[in-house]
Amino acid sequence: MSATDSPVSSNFIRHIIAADLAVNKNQGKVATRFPPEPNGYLHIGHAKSICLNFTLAAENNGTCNLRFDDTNPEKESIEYMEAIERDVQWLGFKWAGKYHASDYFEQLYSYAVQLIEQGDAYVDSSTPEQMRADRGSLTEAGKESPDRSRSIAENLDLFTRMRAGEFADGQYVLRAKIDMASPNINMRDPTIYRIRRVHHQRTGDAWCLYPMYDYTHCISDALEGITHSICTLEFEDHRPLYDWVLDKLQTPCHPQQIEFARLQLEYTIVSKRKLLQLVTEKHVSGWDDPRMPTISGLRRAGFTPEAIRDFCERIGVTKNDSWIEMGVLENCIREDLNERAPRAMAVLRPLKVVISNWDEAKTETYHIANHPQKPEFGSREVSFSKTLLIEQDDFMENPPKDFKRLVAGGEVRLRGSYVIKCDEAIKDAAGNVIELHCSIDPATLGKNPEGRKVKGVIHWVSEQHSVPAELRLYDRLFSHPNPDTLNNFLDGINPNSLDVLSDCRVEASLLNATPDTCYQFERTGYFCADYVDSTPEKLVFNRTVTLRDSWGK
RNA sequence: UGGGCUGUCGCCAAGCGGUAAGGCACGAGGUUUUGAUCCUCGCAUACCUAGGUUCGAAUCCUAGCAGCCCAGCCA
Repeated sequence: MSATDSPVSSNFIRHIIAADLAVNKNQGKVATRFPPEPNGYLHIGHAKSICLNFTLAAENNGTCNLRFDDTNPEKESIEYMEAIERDVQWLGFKWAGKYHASDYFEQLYSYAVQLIEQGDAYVDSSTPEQMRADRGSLTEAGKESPDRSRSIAENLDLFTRMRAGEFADGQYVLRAKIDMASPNINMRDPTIYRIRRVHHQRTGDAWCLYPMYDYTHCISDALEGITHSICTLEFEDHRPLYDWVLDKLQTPCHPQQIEFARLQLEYTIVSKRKLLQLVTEKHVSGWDDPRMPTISGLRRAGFTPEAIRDFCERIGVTKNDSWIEMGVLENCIREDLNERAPRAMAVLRPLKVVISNWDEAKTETYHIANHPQKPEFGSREVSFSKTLLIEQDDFMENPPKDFKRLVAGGEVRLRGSYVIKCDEAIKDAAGNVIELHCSIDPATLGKNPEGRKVKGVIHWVSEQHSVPAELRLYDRLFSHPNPDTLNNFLDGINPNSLDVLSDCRVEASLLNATPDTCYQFERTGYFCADYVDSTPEKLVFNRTVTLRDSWGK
């Protein structure tokens, strides 16, 4: 709904594709790919890329592949691959084909041999330190390695033996022979193969030689017939290398690399290294902690795929270095959930209310609408009895002037029920209000009282008809708008990012709540049953987002 | 200070030589048995700056200024 209904505005990539289609470039085909490295969980920044690639393809009757960029087995794992597939599917996308860079290892190797034969690559024995020194600086040209002039025959022999495992890790690398004086450092004879005896999650121990990203990515794109290879801005400087490799080789096609600005969201981080650190150091409960900006964290918090897709469409696609306010994401989920979430009543911090003019044994049951604007949502039964529970915050002894809830001697509407009047506040020895004695106006069920106006409406549950629940109130993980700018990003962590309320009472209809359904607990926020911890015996709800509150207390 | 890229409302963002879309935020009203939702209205004589070309410039030219990215055998 929200994802497909939101106005689609143009962006520079849509323009490029439209222009290409207009001149029948690539035979009018559009083929994209989403190329994650399986070294962590997908986050909201990936969602932007996923939505971009998949929708661009879909809009143009094209295809979008899922391709794992698994060229660095040291950091990658099957667990991450499975999580990535799950998250992409959950977001609502279907890939045309699922591939791995490792599927192309053999072809990549042949192409490398070809480069050597053409005199476009050489085996270098420089140490990493030496290579760094020889690379020059931003303002000075680099120095050529002595090995740069090695004969083709010798390069071929050495490269064959590198693959055969005759050398130690790091002893040799294969380098593209380009230009050590290039103003673009990526063109100063970049390494394209390194020796690394690491077990690969898919190819096992078949290889001790692994290709580098720059060399692998462009060829993988070409082999898959990708037309538009969309990536983030930091790869802009790599485009000449992308094109150089494909120009040197006879690949099936030469995709066009297009770069866009990665998502930057206030009060969060999306560095995989830092997200991993949050997990391993237990600052959060896991990759799917509801405070994590990961797709799985957002899902567990109660976000919907539609809201995330809507968000990705709203923030746009440009090359600008921009920061998105959290409010934009929050607005997307509120807007979606306002439409689809059934309403219910939950009391977070209960305060006992005894109705003095109500019989102990009497119970009344009402049908309350599940959605105020959508009758098709139906209704559920809510019981009323002598002892009720309301929110502690909804009663004040010394209220500010504009307080429109319950006060001593005042009246308030119980949502879906009677208007009650507070006759007396009972306190404990310390002076805390522990119970209220109230009386109902029997003439106010389903109609307004005569001769006076009752402004306030509060939520409530019947003590004996409600059930206990734990509510986890999540807030943003960081209190600093840009934790990355801190010396230690952990210093930006919000110490109050989680408030666990274990003595909440919710209406009995919530007993069969499942994580698939997000509820609006009226006047408090949107909540979703926790898929890990919630059971009928012990209900646990996660707060997705609060309701907008213009009272600003 | 080499190379690449970017500068339109508080935050995003359309615009592509014909006289500043839209969203979020914010402000003012209205409806409401959620201080929610919904509705109405308001919100850039102005497009980083300075010159220039033009009948006409955010859009073209020139010169500045500011910010981001790059020196992994990471992606």
